[in-house]
Amino acid sequence: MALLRTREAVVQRFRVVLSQYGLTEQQWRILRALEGREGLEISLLAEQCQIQLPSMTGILKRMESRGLTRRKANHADGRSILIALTVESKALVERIKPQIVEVYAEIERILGRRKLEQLYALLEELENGLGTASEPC
Amino acid sequence: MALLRTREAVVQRFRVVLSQYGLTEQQWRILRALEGREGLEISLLAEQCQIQLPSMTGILKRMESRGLTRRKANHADGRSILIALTVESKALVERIKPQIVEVYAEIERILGRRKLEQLYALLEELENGLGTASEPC
DNA sequence: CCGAGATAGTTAATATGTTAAGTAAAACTG
DNA sequence: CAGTTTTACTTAACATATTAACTATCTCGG
Repeated sequence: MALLRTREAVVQRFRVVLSQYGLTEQQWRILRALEGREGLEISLLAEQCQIQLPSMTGILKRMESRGLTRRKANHADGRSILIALTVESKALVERIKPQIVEVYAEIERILGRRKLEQLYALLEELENGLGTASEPC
Repeated sequence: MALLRTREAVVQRFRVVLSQYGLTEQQWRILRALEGREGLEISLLAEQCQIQLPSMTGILKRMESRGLTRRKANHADGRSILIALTVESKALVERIKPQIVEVYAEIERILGRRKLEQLYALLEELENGLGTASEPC
């Protein structure tokens, strides 16, 4: 519950920025993950953005219809598809990024750098502990 | 993202238990919040469970149809409705609780009590900082 | 080269999340 | 006390999450 509440509070800050551009947090995560790359497979994109594959299908469909992403064939593997930014979405990312950076800065102001790093470390430790333990199947 | 990933890892542990009983995490949060009380208003329930009111409508509808919760009129205020457990759901909570307690114990084993308390403190500090700051409307 | 099994994505069905708008009962105000 | 505002919920519309099943490729051992 503590994780849930805190994450909600954090995400809310991002949402007030992103909703001005009609973007959801998930869509923003995808844009950021694609930034600076020429094309990323959907499964890798999903993994980096912590979005499940079935959700990706719908999200990408909406993003493509808005011209935020485009598909490129992956000649090396006919199963997978490469997703990339468009000219417009590259510009959009550049426009939004400063405001997002400001939100991160606000978070760092609230906790201070040391506590923030401490928090990251604790979260990672817990995640790793849960990820490995008691799944010996 | 760190918050998201860690929360996902934690929730996953609860889900493997709850799904055996056909419960979602949200439904479990509601059951726990109602435990030991004679009736709670939907808005208070929503607040305690970190679930928005529109979601509550649907969740409660499903839970009621399964006999997990029941509605009682609030004679003090005709607008609100009191939600309470049923005989069956009280028994269900008792049956599930031990397994959930075990998950919490696992989390504490992973981090240790001190780090866990540290984590709680950091999360709360961040949440409070975000909750108050820069909303001077 | 072939067929079993592994991969990458999509589809489907159900449950929530998120915002905005609508409804009915209270509380407030002039 | 009528009119306005607030409060507690519900409805509606759209976006995701979750799990399982399905399709098209790929990989590999034989």
